[in-house]
Amino acid sequence: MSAPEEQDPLWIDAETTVAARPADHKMELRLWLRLFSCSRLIENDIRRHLNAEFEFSLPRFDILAQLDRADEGLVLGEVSKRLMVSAGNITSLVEGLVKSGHITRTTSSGDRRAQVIRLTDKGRREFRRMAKVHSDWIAAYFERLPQKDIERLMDLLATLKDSTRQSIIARQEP
Amino acid sequence: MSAPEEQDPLWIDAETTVAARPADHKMELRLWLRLFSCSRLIENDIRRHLNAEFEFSLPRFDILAQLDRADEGLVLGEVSKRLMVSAGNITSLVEGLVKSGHITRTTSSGDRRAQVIRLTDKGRREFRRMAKVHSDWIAAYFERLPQKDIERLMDLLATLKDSTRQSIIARQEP
DNA sequence: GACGATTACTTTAGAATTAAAGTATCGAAC
DNA sequence: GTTCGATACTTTAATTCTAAAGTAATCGTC
Repeated sequence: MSAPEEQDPLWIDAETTVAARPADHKMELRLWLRLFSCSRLIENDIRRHLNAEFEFSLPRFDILAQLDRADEGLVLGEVSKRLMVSAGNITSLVEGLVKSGHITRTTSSGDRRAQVIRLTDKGRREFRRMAKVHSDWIAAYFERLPQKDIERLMDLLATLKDSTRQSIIARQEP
Repeated sequence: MSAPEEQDPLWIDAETTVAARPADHKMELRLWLRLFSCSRLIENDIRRHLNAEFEFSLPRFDILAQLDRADEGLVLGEVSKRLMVSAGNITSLVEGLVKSGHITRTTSSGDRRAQVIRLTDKGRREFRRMAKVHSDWIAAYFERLPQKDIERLMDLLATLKDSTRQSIIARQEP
């Protein structure tokens, strides 16, 4: 048995359907939808596997991942910025991770407003166990892209990120 | 007054911080995080503007966008697939859009399980009003990319999407 | 050292999201 | 035409997420 060939509009999604549309910034719109659908496709798959194989949620994993790279821990605001989610969201996720014993949380010595979080031994151990498999999943998504394309994508996305940021900043200033 | 230059780790985020990590599939991981952060950056900005300028939520806008391209309406399952969100989520969003008069919802004549949704006149009018500005925002994100880069990105992301789908399908089969 | 503005976080209320279980209909095989 | 599996959607429970308002600490300036 192989792929579901009988499934009628196989792999038709938001990105695909705009193709024939006669519009203004048609190309840019298509590019955005394609970018978004790639991202969503991968994100959903990671979420599914993380849940299925480790009973761990993606947002919780993401916080551990940030902390694994930060030896001195991170203040909540940093986590919020890096993951690009709202500050209020971080508060409750952190609460959960403290309760489950994956991280510790202490008030910063220099600034009593700031809360520093760090991985516990358990947190680091469990994160690394998950990260090992996680990184294999990721590699698989890109498996069929030649190394040259990967590098080219890296460059182009870096440029896009800069361009986007500039355009966001520019709009905020009159 | 210009951009916040004193802000210390300006534009440090999840994607940036993995750069120096000595790891397995380092390149692929970086690429995924870069892709994700581009997508997130744009998505968040669109959401912000849609809320601020039209008091309309992004998921609601996304459904209208699908319907604007589908003259005969769409069954809920199609919407769910195209937007890549769960079926249960669509149910309540559709409920809200019917209540606010943007769409209609009828049982499919051929299949009494299926629900077909369509734009109302009001829905189409309001969507198009928003879409006009929306498309300008999108164009601005890509403003600083040469046309050639845009085309290259389109190609590479198409390849990536295929590669990802194949890898997802492949894992589901023994 | 006392404002006032800013920053770091929390709280609140509500929307969006998912997974999983449930309901109804369809279609195909018998 | 009955039955059984698949399909289309809904419901439920829980998590994630946001915007906006609130609290407390810090910083700069006078």
